[in-house]
Amino acid sequence: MQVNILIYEDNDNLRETLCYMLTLVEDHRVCGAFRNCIQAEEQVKTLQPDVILMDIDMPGMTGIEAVKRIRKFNTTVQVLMLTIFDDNNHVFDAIYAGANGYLLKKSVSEKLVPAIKEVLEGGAPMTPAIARKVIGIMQESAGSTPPDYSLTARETEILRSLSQGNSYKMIAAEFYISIDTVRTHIKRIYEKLHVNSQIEAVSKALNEKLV
Amino acid sequence: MQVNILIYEDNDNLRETLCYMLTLVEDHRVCGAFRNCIQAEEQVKTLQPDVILMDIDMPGMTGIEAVKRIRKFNTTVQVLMLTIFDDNNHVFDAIYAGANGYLLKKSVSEKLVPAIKEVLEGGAPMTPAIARKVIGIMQESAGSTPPDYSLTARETEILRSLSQGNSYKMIAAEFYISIDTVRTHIKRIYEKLHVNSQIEAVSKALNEKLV
DNA sequence: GGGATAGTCACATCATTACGGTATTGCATA
DNA sequence: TATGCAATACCGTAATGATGTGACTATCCC
Repeated sequence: MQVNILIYEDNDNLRETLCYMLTLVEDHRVCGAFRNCIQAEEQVKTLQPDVILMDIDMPGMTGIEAVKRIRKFNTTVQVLMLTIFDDNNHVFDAIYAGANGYLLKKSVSEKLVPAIKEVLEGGAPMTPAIARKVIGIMQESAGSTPPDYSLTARETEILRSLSQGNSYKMIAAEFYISIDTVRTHIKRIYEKLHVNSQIEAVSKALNEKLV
Repeated sequence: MQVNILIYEDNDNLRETLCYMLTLVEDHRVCGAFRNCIQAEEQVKTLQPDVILMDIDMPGMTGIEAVKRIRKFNTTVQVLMLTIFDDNNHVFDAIYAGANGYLLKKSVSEKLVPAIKEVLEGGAPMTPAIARKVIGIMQESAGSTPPDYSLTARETEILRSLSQGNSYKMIAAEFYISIDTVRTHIKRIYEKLHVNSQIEAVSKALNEKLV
């Protein structure tokens, strides 16, 4: 089984080195190598690669933008970002764009071939430092523990239903209780959350992950 | 430099195997090994480990709950989750709880010692499949480009203000327009978003990152 | 000039929500 | 057993929101 690899890298030396390295590997074939990704969409459609090596910083269009566009019509090709940057924003953006792995150029020589293997086997090759960043980003976005407003179980359920856009009437139907009971619960929720309208309660609930 | 390791694992065989494996490694020392994590908080404070190996599924308290509690007072100890589960929820919960790495029990024998090294060097050891899951979870939560409802600039401002919990009256005051104008804008927003209440509009706006 | 679009304001009506008070039931537990 | 709390339910009033209709102004572009 032949692995078709498509390369985007504006540095001529590095691009040729990558091509050369991959010709030495059995069952690997470079089906294209370009110095920018402006025509990436057509090229991917035509060349049908299994793996794309994508530099981030290229003239004309960044690799991240290219990945976004490719992902609109192809969700199966494996994309390995190849870059000198390892700051949070680049890692974050690349993953959100749809990359499957993230290699630093300085470790390309020893990591490239195993990374291609790993990404084809359903892994997500990253350097340890990047893996830690990814986890760090997730932990940040999780937000710490939500503040405790001492809502009861019932109140929490009702707040959740309210947050999903349900009216008092719909909530009453959902929980098989009277609309007056819904009123009472919501009154207490407002007291506990120190708000006095649905919107405030819902925006507080959504922002502080209470539901 | 000695590495102090604390182990939580309810399976007696595995726990003892882990201890034995680690005694064979130079500069590694098991400073404690317990069959549940009910007293984990005190034990961590007393034993001052550098690395914790934490099983997820234990009687009394799950490893995930234990990590949450430990993280409340110690953010520097490195926690490696050790589990037979690799479904999304467990991975997700463990990371959110504050774990630094995630190993499957079936690969413990060959991966444990390198993983301890990696986590101490600031990495985040994971099996390839778990790395891919982590990235998949992030990509899901990114939710690509927000859908285009063709809101005008003014409508977007007003939707944002609404999402922050402001009433019609407050919005009118904020933008120096009459309350009837606010009504008109909100009417149009509802039409464009295909909703018919504040809550639906706000929850749609927040969920789809329109504001 | 004419048309499209965005933004503004007004009036009317009905529905829904906010908030005050009051009360009953069941459960846990001190 | 007495107390407290959660959950349930009802009433009434005032405020706010939802929706339809109509209209005026400014700007941009053909």
